[in-house]
Amino acid sequence: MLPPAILLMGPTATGKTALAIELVKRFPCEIISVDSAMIYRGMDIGTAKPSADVLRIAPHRLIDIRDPIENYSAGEFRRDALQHMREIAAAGRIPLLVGGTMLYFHVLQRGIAELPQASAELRAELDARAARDGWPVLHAELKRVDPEAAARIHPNDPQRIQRALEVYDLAGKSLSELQRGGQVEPLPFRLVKLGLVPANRTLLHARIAERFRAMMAAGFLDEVRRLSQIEGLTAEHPSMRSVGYRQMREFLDRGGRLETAVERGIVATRQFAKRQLTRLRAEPDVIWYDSDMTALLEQVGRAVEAAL
RNA sequence: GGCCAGGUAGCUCAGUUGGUAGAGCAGCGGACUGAAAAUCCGCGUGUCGGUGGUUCGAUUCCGCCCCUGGCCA
Repeated sequence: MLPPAILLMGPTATGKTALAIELVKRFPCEIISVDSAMIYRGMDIGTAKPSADVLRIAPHRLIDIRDPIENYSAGEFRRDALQHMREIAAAGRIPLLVGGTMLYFHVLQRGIAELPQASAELRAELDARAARDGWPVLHAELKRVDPEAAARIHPNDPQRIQRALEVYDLAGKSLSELQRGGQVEPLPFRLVKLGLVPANRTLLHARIAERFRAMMAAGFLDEVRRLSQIEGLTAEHPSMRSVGYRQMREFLDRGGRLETAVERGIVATRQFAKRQLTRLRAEPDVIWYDSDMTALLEQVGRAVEAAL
C-alpha cells in the first residue's frame, strides 16, 4: 500500500497554518509549505509566515528557500516537493502539504510538461517588442508558430503570449506540442485531500481586512521599505508583485495616502482569495470543511485518523 | 431661518430636449503548464431621496417635504 500524504488546501486567511500546526502535534506529520510567496527570505509579515517560535515546533519545508530577487516556478516546486515527500515518507512519517498556491497543488498531482526554463533576456526582448508593436502583433505571430496555443490564449493575455513565444524560441518546438508529451506517472502516495472553504464570504472578507491591518500594525510597511532597498530588486520581480507587497511598494514609490494603499491591499487580498476558491472548487476527491466551523480541528483530526 | 449647489448601482459619478438608465472602481462567476499572491475573460447587481401635481407616460417638468454641503444671517 502506498504511503499517505495529506494535502491541506484553502484560500488565504482561513486558518490553514494554525490547523497544520495542530495536526503536527497529534500525528507524525511533517509540513511542506505550498506557497509561492513564503519561499522568499525576508518576506515574513506580508506573507503571514509562521514565526520563528512556531517554526521550531512545526518546521515548514520550502519556506525561505529564495531571495526576493530570485525566481521560482511550478516545475521547481514539483521537483522539490516530491523530494521532500519521499524523504519524509522514508523516515516513516507523513508529508503534510499546506498552502494556498493552487497551481502548485495542481502540478504536483497532475505533473507538468518538460519545458525550457524562463529566460530573462528573451522576456525583456519580447517586452520591448510588445511596447513597440503591441501584444496583438505578438499574438498574431504566435498564431503562426503555435495556432493551438494562440486559440486558447486571449490576445490580451501578455503573460501567456510571452511564455508561449519564449518556449517556441528556446525549444524550437511549440508549447502545445511539448505539452502533449507523455503521461506523468501517478504520485507514489495515497493522498488525503482536505479543503478549507469559508461558508460565509462576508466573514472571510472581514477576516482579511482585520489581518491586513494587523500586518500593518506589525510593521509590514517597514518590511517592504527594507526590501525596496535591495539592490536590483524592482517592482517587476515576482516577489514584489505579490499581494500587499505591490500596494505597499506603490505607496513608497509614488506616495499618496497610506490608508488608500492599505485599502487596495485588502481588495487585492479579497480578489486573490476568490481566485483560490475558483481553483479549489474544481479539485476532485476533496474532503470539505467549513473553515468557520468551531469544531474544525476535531473533525479534521477524525478524518485524518480514519484515512491513515 | 434665507440663498445656492447637490441627492441616480455597494462607492465615485455620467445621463435621460419626458418613453423606467450606464461608466470606472468594488462585487460575483470562470480560465489557468517554469512569474500563479501572476495573468486574463465574462456578468450591471437600481423604489433615479420622499410625496403630490401636469402628462397617454415622470428618474427627467412644477409644488411641498426630508437629507447633505457651502455661503449669508
